[in-house]
Amino acid sequence: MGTKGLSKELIVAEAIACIESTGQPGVSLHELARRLGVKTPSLYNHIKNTKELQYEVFRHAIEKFVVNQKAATLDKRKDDAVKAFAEAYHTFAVENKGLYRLIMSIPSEDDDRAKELAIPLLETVVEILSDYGLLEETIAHWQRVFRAILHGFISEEELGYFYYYRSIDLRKSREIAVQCFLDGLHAEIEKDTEMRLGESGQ
Amino acid sequence: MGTKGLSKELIVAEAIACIESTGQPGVSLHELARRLGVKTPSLYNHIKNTKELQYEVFRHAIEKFVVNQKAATLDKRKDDAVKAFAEAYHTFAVENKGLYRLIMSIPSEDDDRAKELAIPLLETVVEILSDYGLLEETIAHWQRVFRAILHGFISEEELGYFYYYRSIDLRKSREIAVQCFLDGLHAEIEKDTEMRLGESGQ
DNA sequence: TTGACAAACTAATAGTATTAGTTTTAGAAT
DNA sequence: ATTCTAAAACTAATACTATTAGTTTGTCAA
Repeated sequence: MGTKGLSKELIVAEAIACIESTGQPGVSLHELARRLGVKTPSLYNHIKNTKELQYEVFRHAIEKFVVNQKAATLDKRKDDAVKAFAEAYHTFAVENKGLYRLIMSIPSEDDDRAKELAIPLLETVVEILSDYGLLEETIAHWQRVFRAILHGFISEEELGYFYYYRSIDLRKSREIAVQCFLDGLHAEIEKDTEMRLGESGQ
Repeated sequence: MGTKGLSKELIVAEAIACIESTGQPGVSLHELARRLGVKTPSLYNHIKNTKELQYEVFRHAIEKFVVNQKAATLDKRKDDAVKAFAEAYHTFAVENKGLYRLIMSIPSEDDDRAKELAIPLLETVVEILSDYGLLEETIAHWQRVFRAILHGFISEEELGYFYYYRSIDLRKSREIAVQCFLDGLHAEIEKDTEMRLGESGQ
């Protein structure tokens, strides 16, 4: 047996540490091996390739993200939950830049496995929206809208596209966006209710 | 003089063609040289490095994007302009995947030059929102909200995060988002107007 | 104590970007 | 017409990436 006690878990842990400290969504195997005190090809005794490593780190990132979101919204309902979720989402993305960037870089085509892992990410939002008593389809739409707003904000922010009008408070922009979403959702609920009443009244 | 008549313009044009055909946000110099019938290092007689090449392609992408947006909204005002812009934005991103991905990958830190180029991207939105007669600051906020929604949508769509609930119409989700934005904007206008009346009445 | 297997290694390939230094050659000047 | 120059191509090399093949080493179990 080799003497350095390397393992998949150790490699993944080191990769996560690297990503967290650099804010980049990945690490090179060379750098990883250097940190672990082995030569690069030795890593291949424990991992299949960079894709598998990325998958493992991705799994960790998703889990951390979801746990964070659930904790932030556990004791909250409706608007309070939505607001808390938005806040937690933003904070996580800023504080875990590398992991968030990784989450937001799963390639669309390949990696059906990665897509599986991402499901809980949606479920958290769906659970919150379920409290409003909307139709399944309506929830699906508004969940998309909500997530698009949250990711769009982070994305434009990190990319520097909110760099313009620097003096204007970013947090306020975000709060406006979330309130805009909530107002739209409330209007939808009214429409939805009216429609149901109309249907039952026919 | 070398005989192949290579030039910066030719290289950039080929890079753009590559990016458009592959949908990737970049090309390798090797691939580029191969297509142009020269050896890789020859490219360095015309470009400084990949960063400069990327900058040039980025410039083209921004310009194409902006021209497209302006054309789509030229004869429209207020809500019509907003809706047309949203539609044009989405269509461009889907039809010019590679260029859009490039636009949405300028790194935040470096590349202040690239940031300069991106200004017209904001101006188009600001111009449209200016028609509503809002305060400068309010426009800045809502321009951020609008752009976040548009990019968020494209981004989640391309990433496959809207892959779930496949059966539910994506276009409708997008229309809901845009309408949600418009409703929020209209509410803001009312608030804004009330505030001004209140101020002048004091 | 020996033999097998896991885990490390070395050496090599192939793909990125990039630099240094050399050759070619078109076109201007003599 | 010949020669000179400078741009534009080249070759060769370095330094990164990931990855594979094949070899050695060391521990544990028979």
